[in-house]
Amino acid sequence: MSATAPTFLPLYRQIRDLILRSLEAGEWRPGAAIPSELELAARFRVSQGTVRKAIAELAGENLLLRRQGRGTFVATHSELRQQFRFLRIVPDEGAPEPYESRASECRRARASVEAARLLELKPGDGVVCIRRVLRFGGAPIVLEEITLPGSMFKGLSAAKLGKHAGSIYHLYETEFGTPMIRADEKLRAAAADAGAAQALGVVAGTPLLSVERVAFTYGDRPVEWRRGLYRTDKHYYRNVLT
Amino acid sequence: MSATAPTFLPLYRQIRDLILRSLEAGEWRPGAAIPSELELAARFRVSQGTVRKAIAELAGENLLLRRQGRGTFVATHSELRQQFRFLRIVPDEGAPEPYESRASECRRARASVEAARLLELKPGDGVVCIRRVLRFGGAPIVLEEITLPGSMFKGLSAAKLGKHAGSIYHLYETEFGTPMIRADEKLRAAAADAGAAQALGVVAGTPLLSVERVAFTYGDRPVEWRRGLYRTDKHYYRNVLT
DNA sequence: GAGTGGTCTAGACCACTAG
DNA sequence: TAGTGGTCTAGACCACTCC
Repeated sequence: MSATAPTFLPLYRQIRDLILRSLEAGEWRPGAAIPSELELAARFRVSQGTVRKAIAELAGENLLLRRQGRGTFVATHSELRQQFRFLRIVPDEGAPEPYESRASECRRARASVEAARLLELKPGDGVVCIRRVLRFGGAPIVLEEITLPGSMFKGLSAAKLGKHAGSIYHLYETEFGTPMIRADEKLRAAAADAGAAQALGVVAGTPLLSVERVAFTYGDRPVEWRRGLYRTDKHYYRNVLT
Repeated sequence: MSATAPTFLPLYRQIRDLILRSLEAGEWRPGAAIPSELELAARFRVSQGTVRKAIAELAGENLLLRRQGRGTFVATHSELRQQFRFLRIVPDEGAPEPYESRASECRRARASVEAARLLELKPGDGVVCIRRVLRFGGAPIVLEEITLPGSMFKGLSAAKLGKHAGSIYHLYETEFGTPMIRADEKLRAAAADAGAAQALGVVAGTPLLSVERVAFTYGDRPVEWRRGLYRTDKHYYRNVLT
């Protein structure tokens, strides 16, 4: 009952993989333009149409961004429009608001068995643990604990987190060369414990939305494990099913 | 600050819209094959490539399903693979399991102000209200209240719900000619009230995942409003961010 | 005006399915 | 073997951005 191996790999998919390899290798940085379609066609000795189809796939996976008349760009978390790509919380009333992040903790630790399993590390490997609160309109709405492989995030500190503007994924990609491209989330309801209640300004036992996430970089390599607790009395988690 | 009108509508998009209109009109039923690309190209007097691009868009929106060597088919909720397209609950351990639906109630009522707003009806218009429980492995996991426009679901009854095999969306499309193609969900955490606690076998106050959904048919017309309460002690709501 | 991505066509050939 | 969708090419032209 093994999965059938692909008996045929179209040319455009091979080109796609070559471009992907260049992205992984950092040949073009996030936000930068990649060569034009005609240049890539010449480089790979294929027609422009084949390159177009390869790029279209990568754009569909949000790894590239096409802009007519300007070029094709490596996806980045630096733009405001990307701010809420991975953060699906929305206020009941009004438009999505900018948030403010306050990291209360950023320490080195040893990977738990669970962290090791999810991040494909060995138990005991070094990790970075971040604890932070996201505030919307001044109010604490999200409490998060983030776990990262220590080896990939060597210089990460509370100071660096505080100094950095924009989303933490922007920090990952600019300071540590690790763009996040996909994430799996598990959502549950949970009662606030004493710590969460205090951080979010609710009474203990209040139902909170628990969002557990593993985020991946190129090659489906897991890089970040986080657990968020969301207040959902004035906000909700938006999802679109298609 | 109005949205800029599309100054240019590509041919393939016009063809897309024509095919969409045929789908809306029911020219081809869910599950049935649409004409081949060459036939459509002849009908619309465009090249096969243009039809291909139109179909590719509709397939990307999950309105059509392409199968090499066989043809292109109208999307349907009748297939098992589609069972969990709109139901994102997954057990902590093991593979997704089939579920059993028990409707405890199916009655006619007048639309509340909120139901009218969400379903684009007038307050007081006739609606159908369904209350049901979904069981996984015999255990009640999801409690749902579903509201539908009465005018579109004239013969719907508890008996019909009970007789029908498969998902309720399959019922909508086969018995009432209304395929569901998209849904917006709002997720929150909520404490179980007495009724929910009894239905799901938990103590009152237990945190439950609240899933409020509006589902749409062709033309972004809202057709279904539902609120689900999910037990998440042994299951979770799965989401993929890309 | 030069350069980019976007559209459209026509045709050849390939891979897959079914009878 | 016939018919379907899938791939690949080459070329012409369009729409958009920037200088």
